[in-house]
Amino acid sequence: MTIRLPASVEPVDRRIQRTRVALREALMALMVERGWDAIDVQALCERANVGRSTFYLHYSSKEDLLKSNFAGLREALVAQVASEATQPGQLAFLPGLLAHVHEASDVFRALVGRRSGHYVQDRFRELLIELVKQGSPSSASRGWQSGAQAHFLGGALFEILVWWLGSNRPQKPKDIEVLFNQWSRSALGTMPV
Amino acid sequence: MTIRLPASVEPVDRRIQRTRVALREALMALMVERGWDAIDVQALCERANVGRSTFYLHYSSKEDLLKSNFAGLREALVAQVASEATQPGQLAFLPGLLAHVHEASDVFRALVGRRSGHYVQDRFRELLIELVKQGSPSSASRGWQSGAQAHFLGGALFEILVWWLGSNRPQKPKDIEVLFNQWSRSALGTMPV
DNA sequence: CTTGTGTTGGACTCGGTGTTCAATAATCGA
DNA sequence: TCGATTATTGAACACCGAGTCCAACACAAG
Repeated sequence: MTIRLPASVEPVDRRIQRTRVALREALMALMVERGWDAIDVQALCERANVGRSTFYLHYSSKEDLLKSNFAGLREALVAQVASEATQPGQLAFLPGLLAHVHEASDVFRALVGRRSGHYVQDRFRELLIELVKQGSPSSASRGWQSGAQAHFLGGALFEILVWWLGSNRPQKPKDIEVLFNQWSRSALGTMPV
Repeated sequence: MTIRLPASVEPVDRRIQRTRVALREALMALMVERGWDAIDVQALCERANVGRSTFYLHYSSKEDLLKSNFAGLREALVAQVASEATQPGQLAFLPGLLAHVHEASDVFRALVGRRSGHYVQDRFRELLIELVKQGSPSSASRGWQSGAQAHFLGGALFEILVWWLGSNRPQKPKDIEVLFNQWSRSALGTMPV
């Protein structure tokens, strides 16, 4: 269940490593500063101090760069979530997720914040919906309603997170958790069929 | 209840009118066919049979074209919503909104569907959150929680709508309405302070 | 050191943007 | 109907960023 890294064949040329790390860090920095949309390959390379042709030797686009660097994160989140003990009336992964987001709020603000691009946002929203779908207790039985339910809760959760990250008010993760659990009670509880 | 057009100062050159409707219709058609992102000014003009220089005489970008054409729609929706009688435990504008979306599902699919661009989606999501904020009965009193509440419900509603539009299953507006009202009960009801 | 491989910058094509302008065509008002 | 006004047009242009290519170079590893 450990994360699949590019297999054990790890001995990569140090220059490659340096280039990739530099590009990843440049990406993070620029996302925080400008937001996803305003980043172009030019700026990425300047910031990373890497030749533009070098960039294209490693990635085919900035989307590719992002995907490569966060493919692992997704699986890590899913795994962490799957390992949580499932509670009756609430989403089990919520505390872990909120803590994670809270710790790395800079990163998440850059990833899914208001100024971020739809590409990243969509992937994150899909992730949340997927998590809800497999984390929700009552999702197994009913038909199309379970899909709608996952979207309802996933959409609500996503929007709450974005709002939280965008708000400068210092709500604690626990505040958000309590609120979300309250509000999602009727969407999670046993439903009148 | 009629839509507010640019006031009584209407005497516009017919050529202008023809150009603008041609561009609007081209925009709609292309959004349905390709989705927002894949549209460029070139294609817009070809489809509308309008010179490219003419386009820039009217709009500064495709975003501008969209904004101009849907500024009215927004206000129409808000007005329609405001006029609805406010019910106790549910969002008053929901039936009207759902009916509207259902009728013009082609348009809405193009506007906010999965293949649409974040620019359009964001504006629509903002609109929903705004509607919830001013349509929610219990939003006046509490502090930051009312903001969070609007985002919770707006996000949920947006995601449900997108899911609905993307699903080929023929749920009736009433189905969605019932479901949403059920699920949003605990987020709308009087809250334990 | 020598060899292999990664990096570099510059030049290049391609495509889309937004502007300008003079010629042309349509509209409006009388 | 006719003349003045105003919109449209297409071509030409500069600009910018994407993505490719290549020969010179630099560095890592054995």
